[in-house]
Amino acid sequence: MPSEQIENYLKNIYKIQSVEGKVSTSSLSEKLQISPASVSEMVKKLADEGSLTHTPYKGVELTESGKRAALKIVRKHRLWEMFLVEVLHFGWDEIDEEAEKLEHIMSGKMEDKIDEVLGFPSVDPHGDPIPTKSGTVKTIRSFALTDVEEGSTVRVVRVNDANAELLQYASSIGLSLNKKIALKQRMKFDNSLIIKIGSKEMTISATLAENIFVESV
Amino acid sequence: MPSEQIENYLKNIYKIQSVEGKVSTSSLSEKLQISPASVSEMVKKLADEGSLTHTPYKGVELTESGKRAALKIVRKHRLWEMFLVEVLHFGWDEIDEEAEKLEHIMSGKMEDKIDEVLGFPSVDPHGDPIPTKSGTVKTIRSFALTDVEEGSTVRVVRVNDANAELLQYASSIGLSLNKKIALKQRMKFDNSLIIKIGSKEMTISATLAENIFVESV
DNA sequence: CCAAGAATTTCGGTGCGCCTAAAATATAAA
DNA sequence: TTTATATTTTAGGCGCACCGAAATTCTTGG
Ligand SMILES: [Mn+2]
Ligand SMILES: [Mn+2]
Ligand SMILES: [Mn+2]
Ligand SMILES: [Mn+2]
Repeated sequence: MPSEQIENYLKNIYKIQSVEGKVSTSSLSEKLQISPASVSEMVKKLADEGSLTHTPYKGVELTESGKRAALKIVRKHRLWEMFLVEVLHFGWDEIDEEAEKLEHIMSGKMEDKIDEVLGFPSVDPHGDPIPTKSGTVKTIRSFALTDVEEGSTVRVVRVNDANAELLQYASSIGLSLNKKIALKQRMKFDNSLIIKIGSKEMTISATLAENIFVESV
Repeated sequence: MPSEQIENYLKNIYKIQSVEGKVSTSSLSEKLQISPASVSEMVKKLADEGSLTHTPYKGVELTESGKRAALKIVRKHRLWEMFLVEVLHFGWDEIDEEAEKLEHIMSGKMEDKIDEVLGFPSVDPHGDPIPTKSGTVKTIRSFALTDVEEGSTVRVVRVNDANAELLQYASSIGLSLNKKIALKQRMKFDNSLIIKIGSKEMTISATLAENIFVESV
């Protein structure tokens, strides 16, 4: 059984790998808030244990077994997030820190029970896919709200969960998962967007829109 | 914020104190499955930090602040146990290990949410009282099933949760919290009891009966 | 009362994961 | 191509909580 910290390393390597392709010591250090020196040490250890391959001074890549381990944690994290929202009625902006701890405490039995109580969900409260028990992840096809054409209507399928304040603000203006958004106008000078959710019209910044992912409808 | 291990020490000191009065290094060592040498070290540290008083070679006693900290963990443990049974449908014999981990991961907000979802329970699945947030514990008046008089009927209010196999067996014979038990006969030669639960009559050993606590009805 | 024997504490040492400072390597500007 | 700067690794060390072995202190039967 990997230690809590090793699980955090693997999960975050996986996440960086997914979005940036290459995983450097500094990017991991940044994400984990741990000094580059310590990360470098841990990376060597994980390479010895066979969870990843490390090309010194170059970067890191998960092995199959490392990836499996990472996906287990991602699954647990997202199941817990779902649980916190659905069963304990937390807001989607309040759950990350709690799930960050809980993900390391989940026996197989617990995982199954929670999965069942939730009705075997396929995405977490932010729209991120929950890997299956066997370790497959559905990729959700979507594009950023910034790329939507004027006049079209879309549905929110995912919101970047990296920033709690953003999430909090988004829900405060009625912007949540599965909501329909009509794009009225894009302002040329700052790329802000005038949108309509339900009957309410509002303006949102380009930065916010970059973090909202939608599908056509 | 005390470390996970410190929380375990404080909780177990509290529990030993409750049942045996005096808390020795060896009793703690036994309960925590940690060598006497290590326990002795930790005890010194806890004394320095003001959570307990330590008379070397004699024993240990929680200070007010230590007791408060201990009760917080007891509360969390029992709330989690309740939660595992009521919401996730675990059996009362499967929850201790999970709760042992979860008790250390519970923000104030989480504690409140769970308490609320459960309807502010006053006892855990084994009938042990859940300390209030302010740190008071209701003592439940009860006596062991071994002390019941022949012919009388009693209600189960608590079962010793120290042994999972006992709990598993108890529920397998229909013996659970709040069940009514009629004591038919006590066998002189081994103190075993012939009891009736609902319409089913059965014999239980004195050892089992010692772990079942009841009130008159 | 005293000497085993039992319980407890002290001592020296370990593994884990962290850190800062220094050394090594890579990269990019001149 | 060189050299300066940025990135990464190595070296040396720390705190926490653990251990076994040795030393200390308590207890108790003779
Ligand atoms: Mn985590
Ligand atoms: Mn999420
Ligand atoms: Mn615990
Ligand atoms: Mn219990």
